[in-house]
Amino acid sequence: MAEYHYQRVYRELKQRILQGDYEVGSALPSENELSLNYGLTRVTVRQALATLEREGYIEKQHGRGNFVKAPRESLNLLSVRGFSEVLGETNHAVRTRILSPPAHVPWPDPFFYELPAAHLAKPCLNLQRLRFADENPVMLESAWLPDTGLSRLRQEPFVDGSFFKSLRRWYGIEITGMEQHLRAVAADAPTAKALQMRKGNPVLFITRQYTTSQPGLVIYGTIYCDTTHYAIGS
Amino acid sequence: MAEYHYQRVYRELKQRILQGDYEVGSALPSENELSLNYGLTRVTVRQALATLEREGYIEKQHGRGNFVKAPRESLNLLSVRGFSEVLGETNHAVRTRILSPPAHVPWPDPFFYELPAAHLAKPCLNLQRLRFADENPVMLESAWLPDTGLSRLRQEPFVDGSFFKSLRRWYGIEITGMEQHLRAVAADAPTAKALQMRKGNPVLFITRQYTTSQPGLVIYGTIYCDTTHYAIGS
DNA sequence: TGGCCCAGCTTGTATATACAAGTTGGATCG
DNA sequence: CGATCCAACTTGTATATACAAGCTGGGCCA
Repeated sequence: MAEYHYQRVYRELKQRILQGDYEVGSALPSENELSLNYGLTRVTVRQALATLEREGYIEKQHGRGNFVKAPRESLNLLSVRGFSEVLGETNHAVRTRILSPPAHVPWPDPFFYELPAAHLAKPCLNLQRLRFADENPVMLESAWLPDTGLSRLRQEPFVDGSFFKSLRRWYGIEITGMEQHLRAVAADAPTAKALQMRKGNPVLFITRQYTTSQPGLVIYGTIYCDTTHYAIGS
Repeated sequence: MAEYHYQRVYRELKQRILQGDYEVGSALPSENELSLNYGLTRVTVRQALATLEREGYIEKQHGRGNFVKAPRESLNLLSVRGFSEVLGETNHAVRTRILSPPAHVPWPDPFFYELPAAHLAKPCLNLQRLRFADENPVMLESAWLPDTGLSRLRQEPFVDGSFFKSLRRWYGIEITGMEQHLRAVAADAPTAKALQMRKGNPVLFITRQYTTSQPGLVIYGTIYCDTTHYAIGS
């Protein structure tokens, strides 16, 4: 689990950007300077910078430099990263309430994705959580996954309160990919109640399918999102 | 405007994937084979593959290979790419109706983004289009931009019907970045009418801000999207 | 003054190479 | 037979280097 050079450069630059050591709009040290300072080649430094650009921390400008971008105000949850990771970098106070702790339930039928037969043969692990930003309920999140022997999920609280982090720490399972579909729908009664809104009000409905490093383990998720006060950015 | 090597590899691989020469789920030739075939180094080939991965055409698997992913069914419009580009790769029949051709209007007040004073000094160019998939209206798209001397936009039909392509062809203006915010809202009367739905029904509302290669030119856009029959993927 | 050009900076593309890390299937050994 | 190991493949990280392409500011010239 040793950190690669480019990951270290990425982490340190990102930290300094978030701390404000590099001001918004200003240029980072040039790639040549960075490679000299870190004792790495420019190619390696550029790998770190490419990641920072993908994640929206900097903007690369050919012939000019790499510039620090303004931080996002909205909740960026369209990336693969989880809820806690994303909001940890914003100024919003975050809280999670577990509505249904991980437990076995029958596989929902109909399901919003086509289920491989191999999944139906295993018990279905389900959980439901409500996410708050600044004490307002904003996201109602559910997950379903085939229980391939993940008993600790039902027995212990999550590592740092993070579902994905627990999977990684306890079972070495990494998220390798994600697909999602977005819809605007009218809130049904239970959703409206959880999000403290009126039934029928428009909510953003996201269905997701995560692929993992464990063959055969696919995680399905849905999110109902109240976008009245917090838009979703990307 | 010569094509770079990695762009050629990207274009050719993408074409063969879309044509079905490489089947879904199968592995591409290994990076070593590709570099031999193209007479390029592995580093260059990997640049093309990284782009294909970002755009969701392939999935890289360490130690195994690069695998063709299944094409998306939904409309993927969360990327920077324009409407026509995105839907051109799906199986949906696409049509565009221009509701308001490009013309000068007063800057809307209030505007959904904070407007720099420099923009208000220039006339505001506005256009509105309705997008159809399979003959169903699915997106109501508007754009606002400061007219920095872009008179051909008001005088000629777009190149290939594409707004962005016209900007590139006529003025050499490239899109360098995009930020967007998503909300679920209730359709107001004109929106509902255009999308042939009932007023108050939930629609996906996207606000966008494009940055361009021309300093001072920022393009603002909104999209109302009926997700009843076509989800938005990413 | 005003316009042009160019040196010197920046990032972008590309080569050639080496080794690390993950996967797989077959050979080997108990 | 079954488990283990390993060679040969895959992709990932990293070095060192070169030149192309884009940008900027200062100096030169008309």
